[in-house]
Amino acid sequence: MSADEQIGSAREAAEDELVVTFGRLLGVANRLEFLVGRALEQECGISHLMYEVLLILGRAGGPGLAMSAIGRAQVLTTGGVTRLIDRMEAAGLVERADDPADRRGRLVRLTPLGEQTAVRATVLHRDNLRHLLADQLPAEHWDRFAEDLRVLSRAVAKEVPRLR
Amino acid sequence: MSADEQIGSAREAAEDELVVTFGRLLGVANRLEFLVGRALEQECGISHLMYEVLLILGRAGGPGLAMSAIGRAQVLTTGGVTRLIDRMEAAGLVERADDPADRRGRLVRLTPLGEQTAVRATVLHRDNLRHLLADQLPAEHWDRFAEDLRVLSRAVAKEVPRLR
DNA sequence: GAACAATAACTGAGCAGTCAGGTATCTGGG
DNA sequence: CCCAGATACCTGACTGCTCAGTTATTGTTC
Repeated sequence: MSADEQIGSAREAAEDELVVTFGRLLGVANRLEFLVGRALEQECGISHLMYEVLLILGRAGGPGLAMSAIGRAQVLTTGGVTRLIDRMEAAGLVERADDPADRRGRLVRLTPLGEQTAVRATVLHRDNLRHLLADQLPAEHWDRFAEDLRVLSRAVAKEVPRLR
Repeated sequence: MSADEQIGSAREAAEDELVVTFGRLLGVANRLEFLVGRALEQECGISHLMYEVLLILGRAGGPGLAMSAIGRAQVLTTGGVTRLIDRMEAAGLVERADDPADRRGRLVRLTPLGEQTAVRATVLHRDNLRHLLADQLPAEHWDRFAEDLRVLSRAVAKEVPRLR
């Protein structure tokens, strides 16, 4: 037992393997989001959250996505989505249209500028991630890691309720 | 190729393996933080960030930790640390003392209530994490996952500058 | 088909962080 | 020794979210 693992009530309670791993998971996620978010901000003028929204809108294509779908994909309240889309619309990245199938709803879709920005941002983002991460683990570790993460992602998503 | 993987400029640019994995990493982290954060809030009256601070203060022990060390451990500006510790001090979880070795600095340490809360929160937190995660992956996957995460954590931490 | 609950999006108020700028203290070179 | 620059923390103004409450529309039940 090393010097910084001595006994202490708060200390010993904390040193649970899962708790520590979880702390690291959040730490890695926070720091990576900081790093790539800063780059996206500077090079493309968008936050990382906006980038994620550009991606899911790009995947959705067609007539667009409901606000509520965006709130479920990212973890946001409806108020948060409204304001996020407000800013993205003001920046010319997306546009809102009435949903012909439900007059309460709005459909959000990419503008040409939004699509263009998504492509530009992805190139930057991908290079950034490769530079930060690719050499840190051997390729087969990455494959396993990605697969495990996929499993976790599905499991955890089910536990999160829809936010209002 | 399935229906939702058709060609499209924003779409094809996005489907980079690393970008998708990164998105999932952040998604899992966000959702888990939401779930365990909500439980901590309800049961112990603290945010997950406060919990992390209680942990590192518990590990540090002794005369306490400088504000700047807290800002480095979590990714926070000095202003953010000041306000976070303000709230924690108001809640009686920590206390500030002058640093005898540097009259600019303050040392932050746990109060008895803070130590007690750290223990109580950890029990809850650990059980929550087990319930959410333990059965999702076989044990040896967890070991590999935790180890890879440890490597990533060290690599990424070096890239994040100190915030002001 | 009228009443009632549920749902989609929006809004005002509040809160937790950032950013930029301030003061007090420390440190190292001339 | 002293002064310039770095460092530690704090503060005012701002931002981006949440929360709770509102309106408009949809689905449901009798």
